[in-house]
Amino acid sequence: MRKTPQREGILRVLTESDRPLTVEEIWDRMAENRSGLPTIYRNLERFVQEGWAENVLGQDQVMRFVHCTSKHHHHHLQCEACGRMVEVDSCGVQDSLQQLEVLSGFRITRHHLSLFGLCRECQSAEKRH
Amino acid sequence: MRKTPQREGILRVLTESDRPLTVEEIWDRMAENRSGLPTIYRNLERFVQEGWAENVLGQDQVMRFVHCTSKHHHHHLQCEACGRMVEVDSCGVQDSLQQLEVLSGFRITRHHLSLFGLCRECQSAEKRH
DNA sequence: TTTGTTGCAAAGGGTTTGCAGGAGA
DNA sequence: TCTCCTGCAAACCCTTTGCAACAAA
Repeated sequence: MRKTPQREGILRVLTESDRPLTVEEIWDRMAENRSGLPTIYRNLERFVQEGWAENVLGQDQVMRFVHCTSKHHHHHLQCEACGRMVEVDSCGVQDSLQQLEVLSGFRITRHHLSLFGLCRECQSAEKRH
Repeated sequence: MRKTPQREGILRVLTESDRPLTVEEIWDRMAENRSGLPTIYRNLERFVQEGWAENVLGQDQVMRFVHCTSKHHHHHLQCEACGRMVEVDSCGVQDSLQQLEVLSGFRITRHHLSLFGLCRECQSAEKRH
């Protein structure tokens, strides 16, 4: 894949964000070197294919994109108060899936786990008031 | 919520299906008493709110809807060969989340697990050829 | 020079909305 | 009767596409 300023810009914006971004938010943050929306769509598609990013559909039914630090199997944990999202590289689900394989008769090959909660900071803020 | 033939039709189609359906597929299967697409959209939204159905975005980026047998916490397991989807009522994830809470500092309040694999029948079919 | 990439404008298409008529309760 | 619901058509808006110009290698 060729190195272009547009691609570098999109990846930079994703990397610098601590939360998933919509296409328009990405576009907004590419202050200099702002590219057209079609370019952002086209590249995000590539990035997802390559495992550099992931798309998540929020409860508001809006599609957002996150940069993936790890290309390997991982999950995302998002704070429901501040919106921050962190990557979880340890997957503790594997064991319980073996039981489920016996129970269901399926051979399980793949899974996605989406986690939501309150981050440390928002827990403290909650206690204070 | 009022009982209307349209609502009964949509719920019937969802209940009779062993896999998630697109809005158009639901519309197709409402042979008699076929309602307008806006009606289907409006009611699916209600059904999801009420916990009678769930929407899932496939890898093909198409939105589909599944009937939920259980209104309580559950997951879905789909066969990647035949497309059939079953509901999983036992959730073995809870334990491993406690470890993750310590690790991450988050208090985890909610999670979604999407499972994919091969059902018993498709495993057999795989072996035969 | 070759080939992949971008920008623009336009098309596409799934989803939503407004409003009048209809039907549950 | 009083709401809520449906149907229709049109509007919406996010996303994709076609094509010519451009730039990476």
